[in-house]
Amino acid sequence: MPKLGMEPIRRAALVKATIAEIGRTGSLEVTVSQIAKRAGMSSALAHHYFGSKEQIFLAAMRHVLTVYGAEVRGALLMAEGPRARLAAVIRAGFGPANFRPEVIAAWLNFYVLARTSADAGRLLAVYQGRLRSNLLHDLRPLIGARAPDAADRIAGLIDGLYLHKGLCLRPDGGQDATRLVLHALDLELAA
Amino acid sequence: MPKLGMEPIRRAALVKATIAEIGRTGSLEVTVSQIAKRAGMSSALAHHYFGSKEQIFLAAMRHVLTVYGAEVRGALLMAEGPRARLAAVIRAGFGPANFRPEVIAAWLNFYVLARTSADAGRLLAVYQGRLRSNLLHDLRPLIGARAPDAADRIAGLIDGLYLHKGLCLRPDGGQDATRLVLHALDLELAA
DNA sequence: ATTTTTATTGATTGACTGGTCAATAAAAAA
DNA sequence: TTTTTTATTGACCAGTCAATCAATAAAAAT
Repeated sequence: MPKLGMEPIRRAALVKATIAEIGRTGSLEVTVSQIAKRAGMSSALAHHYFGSKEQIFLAAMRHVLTVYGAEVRGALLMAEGPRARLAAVIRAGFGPANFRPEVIAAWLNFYVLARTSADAGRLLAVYQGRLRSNLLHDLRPLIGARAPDAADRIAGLIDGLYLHKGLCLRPDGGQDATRLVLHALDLELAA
Repeated sequence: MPKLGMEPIRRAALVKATIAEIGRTGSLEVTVSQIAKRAGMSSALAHHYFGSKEQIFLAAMRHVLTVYGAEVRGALLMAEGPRARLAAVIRAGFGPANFRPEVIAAWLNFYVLARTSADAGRLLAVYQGRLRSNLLHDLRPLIGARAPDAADRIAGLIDGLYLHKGLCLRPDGGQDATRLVLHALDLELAA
């Protein structure tokens, strides 16, 4: 019954299942069999398409980063002026797509994976660099030389609140975090 | 050659070895054998004293939290006035004891463990509650009703920068983070 | 019609791991 | 001196898991 052109479908299903399984267990202690089962195929097929478990994880991480990146770009398009752009970046970080429990779990575990796997580390560095660069770009016209430190603080606050809200799975989550960071931005700009 | 009274010595050695091994591998994927070997004993003895791998991890987590708590209390003793006490809490969080690479790795992985193990979750909640309570206590006399939000931000910033500095293992680490958070505190107080 | 390519899985393997246990030895208690 | 308690380990067990592979089947190419 082999239909042709299954590869992209299978890969997407595996990526989705990987994130779901990480969310379910809350850790990277997920077996390829569990992932494959949720994706509706045998573990052998998962290995056939991805080669190894680490490659499956990396593909899932890339997917999360891609979604996040697209969300930021989309939000930036509709923002005029540095201040609005900064708010857009902040809002995107805590947007509903990134704040689903399973995506939070994935992020948290990718942080850990980044310490082990060089590929994961590079991927995470891309995210961190892009976030900081986005913030810096729009902070500079507003506060000039104080921008670099402010960018570090805002970025750190985003990551820290994401971690915090992600751990004590409150339902409000993203909204409260967004409010707190936007206020922090006001403080930076008013100084 | 069994010398009596080995239990506390062995337990301490295992806790120390656990943190070291987590630091070495950068993850919780550490075998009891590896820990026991580093602590200079057989894995059977590690099981004899701790019963299970999870109990070993929890003991290590308790140790990290105890050291951190002692450091905060010590710093608070020498601080006069709310402002100085806040600075002391911030400095303690990024103190050299908490900023050794292996301790950072332990913290990061305990965050993950907290999502799986109820005991670990409780332990982490204790830390988070204590940090927030410390901040709140000394922020209130300075900024009154704005204190709760400010405490959330400072706490989030501490966690976020700890995460960030912990990942891109820069040597300066703690000092830069301390400076950034102290500046954030100034912004909160000046608002 | 035959060959090749793609899709798919059950069975298997080889390595690893947490945990148990019997056995050993020395100190302490009786 | 005998017994009990504490310390300690090598061997072992039962289970898990990533990865491989041979086998099967259908579509595509020849």
